[in-house]
Amino acid sequence: MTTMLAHPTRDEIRIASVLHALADPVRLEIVRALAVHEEGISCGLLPLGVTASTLTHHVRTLREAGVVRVRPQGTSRISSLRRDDLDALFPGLLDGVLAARR
Amino acid sequence: MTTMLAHPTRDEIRIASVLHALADPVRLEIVRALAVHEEGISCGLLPLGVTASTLTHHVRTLREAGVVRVRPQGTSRISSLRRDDLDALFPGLLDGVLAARR
DNA sequence: ATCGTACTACGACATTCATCAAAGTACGAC
DNA sequence: GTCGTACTTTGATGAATGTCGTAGTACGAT
Repeated sequence: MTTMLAHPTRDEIRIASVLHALADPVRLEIVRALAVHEEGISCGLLPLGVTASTLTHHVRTLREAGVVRVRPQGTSRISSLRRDDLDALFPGLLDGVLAARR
Repeated sequence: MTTMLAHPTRDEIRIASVLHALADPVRLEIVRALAVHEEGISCGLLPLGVTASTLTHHVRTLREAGVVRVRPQGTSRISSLRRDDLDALFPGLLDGVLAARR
């Protein structure tokens, strides 16, 4: 757990990376959950049906793309949506994705 | 060239498929070009730097995801953005993607 | 210090996928 | 019909990726 937790700055976020990060069912589910919990949550609590190591991979993908921000808290990692950055860069994108009924 | 050119109906379009279709640099470029040409264009004319068979693959991916509509015209295929359907299903998504500066 | 919990790192594996080349099909022009 | 153009199909290939298990690290509680 020694890792740095690097996050891209706002101007480093690329639309292609964001779209790729969102284009996975598990990650989409994570994003949907984070959209409901503004304050952020530990993704390990979500009923996603994948192992812990797979979840780590997905959260890292979202973090490195600039979709979520992750902060350590005790033995947990609290993830939250970078809504402000995403809305500023790609206005409407996140709302459009979240509006999807399926 | 006997192919059916099947398109998903609006209610068959899935957000995961759309995001996957958009999450490729070449396909993003196609979508950007189509956004400028409301009437539709032959994608073969775009300077995309890929072979014809690769282009066929990308246009099919976009078509099957419901992002573009393709109609035969002579020996060409005219592609156009399904903006109405996408805006209805995922309001803001397309505009957000197109607003991206990089 | 020991234990349990939460997460990460490293491999391994199977699948998906972007890409191309070669051969084939459809259409228009001549 | 013949030719050329535009696109598709098939097969191959290498890279990326989602998944897991195992082992390891960090932190809190006892």
